[in-house]
Amino acid sequence: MAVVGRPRTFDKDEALTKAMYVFWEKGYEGTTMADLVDSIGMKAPSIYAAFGNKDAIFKHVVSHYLPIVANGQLAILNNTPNIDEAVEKTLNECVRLFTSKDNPHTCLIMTAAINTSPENVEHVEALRDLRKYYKTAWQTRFEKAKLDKQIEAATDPKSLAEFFTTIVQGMALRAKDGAKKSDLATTSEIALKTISSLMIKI
Amino acid sequence: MAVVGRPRTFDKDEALTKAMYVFWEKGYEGTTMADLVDSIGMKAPSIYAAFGNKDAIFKHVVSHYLPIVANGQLAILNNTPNIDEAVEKTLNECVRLFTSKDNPHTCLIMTAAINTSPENVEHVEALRDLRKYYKTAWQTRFEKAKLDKQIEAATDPKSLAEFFTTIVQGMALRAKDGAKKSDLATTSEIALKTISSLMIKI
DNA sequence: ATAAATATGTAATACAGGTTACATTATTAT
DNA sequence: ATAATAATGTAACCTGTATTACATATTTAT
Repeated sequence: MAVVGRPRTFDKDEALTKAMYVFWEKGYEGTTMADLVDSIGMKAPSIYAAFGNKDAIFKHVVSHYLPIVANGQLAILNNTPNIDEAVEKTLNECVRLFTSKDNPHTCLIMTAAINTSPENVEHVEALRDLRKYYKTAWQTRFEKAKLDKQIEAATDPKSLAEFFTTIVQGMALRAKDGAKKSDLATTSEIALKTISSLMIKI
Repeated sequence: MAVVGRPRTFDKDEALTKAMYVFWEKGYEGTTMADLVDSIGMKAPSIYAAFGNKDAIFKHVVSHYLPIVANGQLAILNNTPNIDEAVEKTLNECVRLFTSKDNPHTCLIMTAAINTSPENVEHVEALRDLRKYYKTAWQTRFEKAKLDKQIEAATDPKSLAEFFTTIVQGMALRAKDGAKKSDLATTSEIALKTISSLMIKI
């Protein structure tokens, strides 16, 4: 694109990935520019030139994180025909992600901006909106399952969505506390019994 | 106690309560000394003289918060004979606390120190220890229920404790996001079906 | 070859936030 | 009354952290 001027010596996408892991682990305010400089391996002015200030970097990082959820959990949730299997596999994917050796043990959306000073409330709100969107995705899936007559007519898709997002948010916190994969898996199994009891038996 | 010297013009316990509400709402790092000065109504040197630095104030605040959980949720959990009723009432108490007009809508232990800069990791760890203690309280209660033959012999108290603390942690986050009391109550009800299905029928 | 454009690193700047020094005030003990 | 003790408020200090100024380096266009 930029055909004139000194070329960038780092890959923007790789830099964003590195920044993402830092914010993922430490949260927005827990991450300092010095942390980002260390992880990316470029000095602050270069990072600023490429992405903007810390706020802007975080927004880029969030966009960079979204496909992990969209192509992981939500893809599984939406592409698995049977609702019980869909929920089971989605929760399994959560557990896998939250305990993978390849990334920090939590969910960026759930924990990267819980409390901030007033000037950074913007990010708290942005993540809250994403959590709302995430919940809506679950709700939509349960609405489909109801249309497909896979769950009882009396069940409320919104309530089920809220229940399972509560589980996911709780697991994100527990993973951050160092919970073992097997323990989170057990919690998922117990949560799953709930939906199983609401399933229409074939 | 101090019989000599100029007497304090504010009540330590009241000041701690005011500080508690600030930390409860904004978290450790989201709270500034200026916030505490505003809420307590005393200048920083007086607050320092009474409690120590910000770290020490927070520790006092956490101690001040503990009875809310111990005399609320845990008292209900331990003093209600039937396990299903105990769990139901304990979750109800969580929902009540997390949506009470008299306090911030979340749990201080769950959300006040999720991510911090390295120098404040101490508080993250302290709250993590309290969460562990909280989980153990649930586990102990389920062990008792098992001895009382109120839940099936095959059930694992530790797994049940982890499931319900996941629910509580998830609800603490949702409350902070502004969830309605009725919605949290519905989530509690769904979670409760799980334990009901493990109950020994009389 | 020279100019224009963009990236890079060093070093400075600006500011917010925790903490403390110091003078003053209010109390008790003698 | 005076000294001793402790609390208070003002104002400063200090440090960490985000941001930027500026000189230098590297590329393309003419």
